[in-house]
Parts: sequence; C-alpha cells; structure tokens
Amino acid sequence: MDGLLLATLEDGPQHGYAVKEALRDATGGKLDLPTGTVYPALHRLERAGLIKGSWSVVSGRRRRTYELTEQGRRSLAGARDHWQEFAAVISAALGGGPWPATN
Amino acid sequence: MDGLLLATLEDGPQHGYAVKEALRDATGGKLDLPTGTVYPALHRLERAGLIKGSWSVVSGRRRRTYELTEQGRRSLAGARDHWQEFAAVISAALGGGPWPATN
DNA sequence: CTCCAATACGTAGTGACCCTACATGTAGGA
DNA sequence: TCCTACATGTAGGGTCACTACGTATTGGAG
Repeated sequence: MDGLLLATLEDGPQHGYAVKEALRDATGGKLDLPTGTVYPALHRLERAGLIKGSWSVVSGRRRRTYELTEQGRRSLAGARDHWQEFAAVISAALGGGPWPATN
Repeated sequence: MDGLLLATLEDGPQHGYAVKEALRDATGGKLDLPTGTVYPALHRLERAGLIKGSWSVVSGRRRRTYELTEQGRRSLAGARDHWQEFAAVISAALGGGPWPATN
C-alpha cells in the first residue's frame, strides 16, 4: 500500500483524491481504493515522515497536497526492492516458476 | 497465505510441521513462517473445506496430516490466477518500468 | 431553480489475520 | 542429564484495509 501511494507521488505533488484517481487509472480500474483506505494511509505516511502535506484552496475546494520527502524517496526505493523480492518468493512458493510469462 | 499452504499440499498429503519446512526450503529460507501462523491457517483452511485432516501417530509423535479437497484444488488454481493478476497490477502501479532488471 | 453527481476531505467501527509468546509432549544425541 | 529437533496447539496484541457515514463546494442536467 504505502509503496503504491509513494510511487504515485514520485512524478510530482498530488492531493489525496488525485492520488486515488491516478492509481485507478494506472491500473486500468483494477485497483480502485476507497477513500477510507487512501486518506488514513496518507495520514500514516505523513506521520511517518515519508510525505509532507500542505493545505490549499482550488476553485472553492480545500485540498491537502502531498509531496515526497527525502526519506519517502528512500522508502520508495526500498519498497520496490522489497516488492521484487517478495514477488519472487511468492511466485516460487506458489509454483509455476518465477515468471511464466506467456509460456 | 492460503494459496501458499495449498500449493505445498499439491504434491501429496503433508502434516503441518512438514508444510512449514517445505515452504521454508522452497524459498531458500526466505519464507520461514512461525508455527503460530501455520497451524491456525491450516485450521482455517480445514474449516473452509479446502483441506481435509486426519490424525496419525508416527514414531511416537502425533501428526495431523492434511490433503487437498476438490474444492481446495479449485481454490489453488484461483489463487494462482489471482496472484498473477495481483502481481501484474502492483508491478504496474509501483512503476519503474515493466522490468528494470539491474539498471 | 432544484437536484444530483463529482470533487474533496475526514472519522468510527469492524473484521481479518499474522505474529509473539507461551504451553504440552516425544525422540534422540551430547 | 540436558538440549535440540520434532509436532501441535491457544491466547493476546497490533496492524490495517474496508464499510459506512458525515461535511462541504462546484457545476451540470432537468
């Protein structure tokens, strides 16, 4: 989860709702997180110091815009490594080989 | 989790402790689940009807040997599909290109 | 003008579940 | 005798994603 949100913020600051939509679009609608998942997760990441938020108002709507911190960038790199490792391990244990890839 | 345990039982009946070791060996020790994870998970799978257990005694030690049910086999196939899909979605969302592979 | 959807943020409560820690007992080697 | 490996189990805690609900504005459809 955390890695996914961080990855979305990698290409520039975004507000929560935009993060949710970006994630949905990036996965062809297959990963459509509810707001009750996204917002608490962003708060968690901010408390952890991985992202930094700031309030603004755009066309009458208040927005909390987040951007990656240096620590967040490092955490994202770690999350990518960790995911690769994790996926390889699970794929191995689940059988069928690491990456069948249209055999 | 469930899929991993089911996969371990695919090649024949095993008892809980053996499942734990098989999983550890299959992943080069990278996935060494504690007994407090394995046993409750097996109980869960049995309650769900995906595996079927039976007691026996081997060299003075009592064993609960599990084997896949038909439903369990179907569930395992589904879990493999689901994992492939899931891994693809996460990999896509996590970005960094399809497969950076030692950039 | 009214109503509803989309935008945008948030919290509370629930349920699932993995893990730590502990308990029990046998077999076998140091 | 003691410790390790084998073998199973429960209890409690902490994390976390999700459902459901609440608040507020903008803008388009009817």
